[in-house]
Amino acid sequence: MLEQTAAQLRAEGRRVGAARRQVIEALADRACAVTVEDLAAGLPGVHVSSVYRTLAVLEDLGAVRHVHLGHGPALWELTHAGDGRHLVCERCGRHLVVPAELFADLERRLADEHGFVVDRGHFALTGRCTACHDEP
Amino acid sequence: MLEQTAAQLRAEGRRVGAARRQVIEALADRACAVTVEDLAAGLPGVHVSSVYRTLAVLEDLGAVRHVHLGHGPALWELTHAGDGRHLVCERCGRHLVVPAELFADLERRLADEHGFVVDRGHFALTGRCTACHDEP
DNA sequence: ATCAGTGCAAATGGTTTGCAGCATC
DNA sequence: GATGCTGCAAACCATTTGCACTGAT
Repeated sequence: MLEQTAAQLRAEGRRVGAARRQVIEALADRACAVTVEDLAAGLPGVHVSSVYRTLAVLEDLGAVRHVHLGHGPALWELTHAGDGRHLVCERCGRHLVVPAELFADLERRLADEHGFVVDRGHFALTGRCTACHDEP
Repeated sequence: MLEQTAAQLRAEGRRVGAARRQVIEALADRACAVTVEDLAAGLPGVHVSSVYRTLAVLEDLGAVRHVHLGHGPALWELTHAGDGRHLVCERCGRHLVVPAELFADLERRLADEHGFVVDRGHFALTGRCTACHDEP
């Protein structure tokens, strides 16, 4: 994963320094989507701004994508980490991922009837999870 | 609209000052969703922070809701302004509203299969509009 | 030896908050 | 006249940027 991504970067004339390498490795380790803060916290010596810059480059490459939750920081994940869509509980903050297949009909209709092509997964739905459903 | 909302506020023991009144009137005027900045710009003498505070109160009341676009400021609208869902073009920023009916199946399945109740309209889908579909 | 990548500090943009005075109830 | 609303300034959080320096190519 590191080598593959690093090769891709070099092929574009980019270089792979210490921070960049560590960010890529850390992302590959984490199974689920993470915030920049989480990522940086696990990488002492790597500055937050380097994390942001690395993620931007990787996103350009298509290796990574980010998801906006309603409030708070964005979540980042490897694109090949699956194609799930994100749900966030607005009460407890719990974050769950559901199969993209659920969205297929909607996306088809938006394209057919409104000419709008959804950017896959670049958003999260907010709402209430099972546990918080009846809470105030 | 003003009177009705003002009455609701007073019934809760709240008061209706100059800023609050103007924000309510301005919202009723604007047909579509607006940013706080837009709202405040149309109300000289009303401070942005008062706009935020008023919107928070009105949202509590259920009179108003806000939508997060991926990047940039949130959009605010009257809840009875319709029940459309928001789409934003990530290239040109165009903002369109489509019938909530399109989302009905998805929302039912999320509830049935995942116990997740979507907060109606509290998010926007990002993607490409017709005009920007083939642009870089 | 070049020039992209990095850390740091400072700027940014959207939103929130503490406080003192004003005005609604 | 009590207390909730308001304007202002300052704080805040996530993110971006300018710059000098370091290190990968």
